Amino acid sequence: MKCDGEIPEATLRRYPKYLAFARALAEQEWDYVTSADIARACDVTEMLIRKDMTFTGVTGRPHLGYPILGLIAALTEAIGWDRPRRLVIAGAGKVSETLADVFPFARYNVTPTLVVSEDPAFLGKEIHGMPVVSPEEFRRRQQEDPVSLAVLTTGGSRAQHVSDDLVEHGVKAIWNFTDTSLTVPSDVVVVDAAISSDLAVLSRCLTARSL
Amino acid sequence: MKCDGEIPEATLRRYPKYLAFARALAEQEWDYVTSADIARACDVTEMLIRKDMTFTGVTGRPHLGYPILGLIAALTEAIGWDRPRRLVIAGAGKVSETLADVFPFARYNVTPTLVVSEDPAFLGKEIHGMPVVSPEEFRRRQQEDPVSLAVLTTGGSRAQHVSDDLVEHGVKAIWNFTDTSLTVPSDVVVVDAAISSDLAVLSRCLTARSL
DNA sequence: TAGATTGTTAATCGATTAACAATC
DNA sequence: TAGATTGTTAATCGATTAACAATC
Repeated sequence: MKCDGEIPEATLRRYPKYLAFARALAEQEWDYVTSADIARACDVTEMLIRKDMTFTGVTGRPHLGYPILGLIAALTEAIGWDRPRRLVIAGAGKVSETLADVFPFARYNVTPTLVVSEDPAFLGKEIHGMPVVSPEEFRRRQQEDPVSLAVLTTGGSRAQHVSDDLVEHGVKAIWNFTDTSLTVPSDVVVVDAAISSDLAVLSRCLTARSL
Repeated sequence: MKCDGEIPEATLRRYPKYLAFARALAEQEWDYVTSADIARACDVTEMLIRKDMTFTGVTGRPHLGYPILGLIAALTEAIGWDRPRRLVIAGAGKVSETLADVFPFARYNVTPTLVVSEDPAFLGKEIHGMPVVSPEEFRRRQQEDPVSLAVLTTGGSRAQHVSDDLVEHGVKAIWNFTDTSLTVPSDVVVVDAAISSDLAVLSRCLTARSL
């Protein structure tokens, strides 16, 4: 799915950084922040900050900058983090556990509720307070009260199969931590964590500098 | 550092996907693959495949496509994964451990050799066969035989401090898994894992579709 | 040979930057 | 008021797509 919210994806991807900075300032009880300050903290140009802000509807004041609380509200809403969401974790391995343990889901209004696993060894156990359930149990719960967001953390070989299963049971957005490219219907979004791309950029830079 | 290897970053970030697909075909002992096939598997246009390939120097054959082994070699070299590299992990928490456990570093010719931690509770222990050492011990080792690539997995509050330390001891490329924007000298590259940007894209898409 | 497929050049599109007018 | 800062419009830049020539 090419997900045409009117905000460019490049812009959207920068919002979490702006938001984190604004939140840090709010904690220090600042009232306003200028585009120049945000730019410095987030390592982009100040023109880009102002351009990006136009999509949120927040309006700054000459001389003062952007009102921090207004900024936080506007960014949070633009991203869609104003409404609470539940999340299903598919796969009961280390990645699931670490994600549930260290990723600050609460900060983004996201609540992981369930781990789905095909491995009988995990069934009935808990991961960070979440029950680990079978695909059948997952189907049952989805019929009652569907969750639309899932993280996929299985091994690459089962990724497509598990993804099909999630989609069949009503999941509409998949965060893919596997190294497999998923094929999904056009009304489902997949975002790849793509961490090997990060490593590619680093390796290339080092190589370019003969390191 | 704006790292001007002559390959556009957007292109470079797609290479790992192409490479994974080519490796899968090589295992099935295929000899050639067309741009149309790669495009389908990696979910991009076939024109883009051919454009991207021009930067690797690999040359395809009309009627047949690209020779798979040549493609793998060319992509591997373009990314810089042909030369072996060592990696230091800064931070001894769950993220480090999971990364060391599940990320297929060997596939990219990268060997994690060491965990650096300021937490005395971890010193002298091992994580996945790697010794956990103090910053002082790290400094000593860097003087002898420097490693240029590091992963940063500490908590956000210590991130800048630990990053300064890495840079001071000769690290030239940092893969930043914290949610803090790092400030580094211009000869050091930082790549942010930026997983909250992924979540922003998913949240926005769901919101745009009222889910 | 004809046809499939690559590789290259030009056109389009989108995102960033620059210039400057508006505003408090 | 003057000056700092936003917001908007135009220019630039880079990446993707389209068109088509080259090749086996």
